[in-house]
Amino acid sequence: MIADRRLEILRAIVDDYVATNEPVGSKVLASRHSLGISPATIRNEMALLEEEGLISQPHTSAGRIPTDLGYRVFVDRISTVKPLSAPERRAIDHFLEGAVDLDDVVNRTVRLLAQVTKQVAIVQYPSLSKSAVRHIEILPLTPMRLMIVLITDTGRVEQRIVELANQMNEANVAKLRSQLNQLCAGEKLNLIPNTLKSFTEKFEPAERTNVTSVVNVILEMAIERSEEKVIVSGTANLARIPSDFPSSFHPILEALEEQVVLLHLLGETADGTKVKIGHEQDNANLQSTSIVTSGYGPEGERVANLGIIGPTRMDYSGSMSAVSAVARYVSRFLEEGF
Amino acid sequence: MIADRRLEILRAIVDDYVATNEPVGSKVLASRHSLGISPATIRNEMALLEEEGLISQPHTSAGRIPTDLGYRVFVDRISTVKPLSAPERRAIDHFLEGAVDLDDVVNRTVRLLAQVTKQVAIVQYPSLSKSAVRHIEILPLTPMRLMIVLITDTGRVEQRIVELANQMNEANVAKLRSQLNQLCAGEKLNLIPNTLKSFTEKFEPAERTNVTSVVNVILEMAIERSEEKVIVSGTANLARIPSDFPSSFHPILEALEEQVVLLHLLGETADGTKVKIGHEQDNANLQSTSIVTSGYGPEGERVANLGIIGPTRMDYSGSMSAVSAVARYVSRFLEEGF
DNA sequence: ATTTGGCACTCGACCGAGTTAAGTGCCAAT
DNA sequence: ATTGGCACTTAACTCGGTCGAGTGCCAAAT
Repeated sequence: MIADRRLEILRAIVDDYVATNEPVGSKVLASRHSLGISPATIRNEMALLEEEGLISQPHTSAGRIPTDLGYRVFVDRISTVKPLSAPERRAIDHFLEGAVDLDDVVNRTVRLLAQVTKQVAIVQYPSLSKSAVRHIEILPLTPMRLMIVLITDTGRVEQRIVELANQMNEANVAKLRSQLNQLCAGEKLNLIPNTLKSFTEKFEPAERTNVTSVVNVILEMAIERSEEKVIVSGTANLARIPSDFPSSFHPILEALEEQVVLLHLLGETADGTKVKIGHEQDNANLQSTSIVTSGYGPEGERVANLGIIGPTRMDYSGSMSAVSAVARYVSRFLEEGF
Repeated sequence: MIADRRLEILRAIVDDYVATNEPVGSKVLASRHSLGISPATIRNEMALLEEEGLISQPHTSAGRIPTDLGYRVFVDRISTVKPLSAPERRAIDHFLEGAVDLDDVVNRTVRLLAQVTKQVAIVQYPSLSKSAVRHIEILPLTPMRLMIVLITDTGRVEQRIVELANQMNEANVAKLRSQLNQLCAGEKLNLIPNTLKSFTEKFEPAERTNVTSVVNVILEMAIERSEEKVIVSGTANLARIPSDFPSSFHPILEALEEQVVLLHLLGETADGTKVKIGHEQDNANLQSTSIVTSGYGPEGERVANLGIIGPTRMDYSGSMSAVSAVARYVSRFLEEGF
């Protein structure tokens, strides 16, 4: 079928361009890849591919490069899962051995991902709102000041300090702690507001002010801070090949420093590996980049995303394999608990 | 005195070069700064400055630029404390209002510093080893698994999970918790190993295995993890003026991703504001950069460092003022406790 | 004894013309 | 439908020449 041959040529163009970073012409295409076809024929097909908007010429006398749309077709219809190399696999299979806490897991993950893909890696902390309370701890620091620690079943720990209006003795603190834990333990974070709605009402007016302060802080931790946190590694990879981003990467670095942008970039949490190419993505600073993301987390409930960001001219097959392999591995690790 | 005039010329060269990023010649120097002196005289003086190694010419027919040594002399003998602009001052005076925890303080600080100086900012977390234990919390997660939380008086919280060899009931956990707190509360972290040296001996063999695991984890948190943590912001500023780093900043970005490098960069904690210029500093990747650092922390005991890193061609007066102002402000904030 | 104006000299930056090489599109032949 | 051939386009490279900023040095002026 003819369309097949055209796609085959597109694949060859993408492969070559990714490898060399130079517009690829009909001649070298015919010689490097052994499609049983002459340069002239390739030229005809290329004219058609260009009409379809899948490739373009930087200038008349140059070869062709894939457009964003071309990469899209490549990703959707052509690219195959590239098996990881042995050392990559080995690295992925061991990088979490001996991780001590959630921070450690996330940090190791982001570094591994950056190292394996040679791109900028982004990992979102397992979102608070989809996880459940494991324990609430209340520590009196001074008679007028408590520290509240919230521990979730994803291993995340948040602490906050609360100033009290009135003194509160050890016994009352202990009582409050056990009551709160009885109510909240095992509860999903996003249900906490509901759970605690009428909690303060049980207290005598004298105590109520303090209890209200404490409950408010807990609600704050459960809700407001559920805006998730993101960490980035491997920014140096952006500058590895300067020609990847001809027009300075100042804007890209800027975008990478904005939590909000990154969260938006990672997008909705979902199963499977997704790719956003160049202009498909609406942040103006990042239209020369592509993003490969994948959800991760315990089976069935993906609690967060991770991914990489690199030039549109990237090795999509390899990146996708790496991203999804890492996501799978981290998920398994989180499932087993640690 | 003649030396004075020569220094005045050096200052003019530095000022001009920092402002324009172009080698400065005798003519424009004479016209822009109104030193009552002719270009020819300036040329003579410049020849001497060059002999002393304070300035150099990129090529014969170009103007002069300061050498690292030139900047050093500028910083040590010429530069004056540049008062901060009104908006800068205002920003610094308010950026910590409403900070909720230590993470928040450090994050706000690093971002502010990057924004005010327009450089890459680096802030070290208040070092664990110089702070003291405020509370140790032990939470049973399952009968065979405990979570240990260490809270320090600098507001830092570390948690770790420990697997037990044998089951341990609530009562024993509570006993252990109170004993540990009695011993450790208020103790400096670096003294903890000493404090707990013979702690396990008091326990019967049956319990000792578990207690030993717990103590080991606490020691780990107190000692091994006292390698400090550092955060960075404003890397985008590196790429703001591409010509600042002609030979790609890949190596610089790489260096900035290494915790070890950053810690070494910040150097020994100490009072006062310090400057390291270009080659004065031994990391090969960073010899085109200068670093301005300052210690911070409660009065008398500086517990950590913060600073900025930028091209050797930077506004030293401004950067130094900003760094020390921020350090002062954070110190005051930490002193008051939160 | 400095300072200064003058002057010859150096050397990168810029400009324009010419050349090269890669690549294309089209057409006639297979 | 495919292919070889050919005329055409254009960025990249090379070159010689000019320009201008800047220098060093020297002799005159203060």
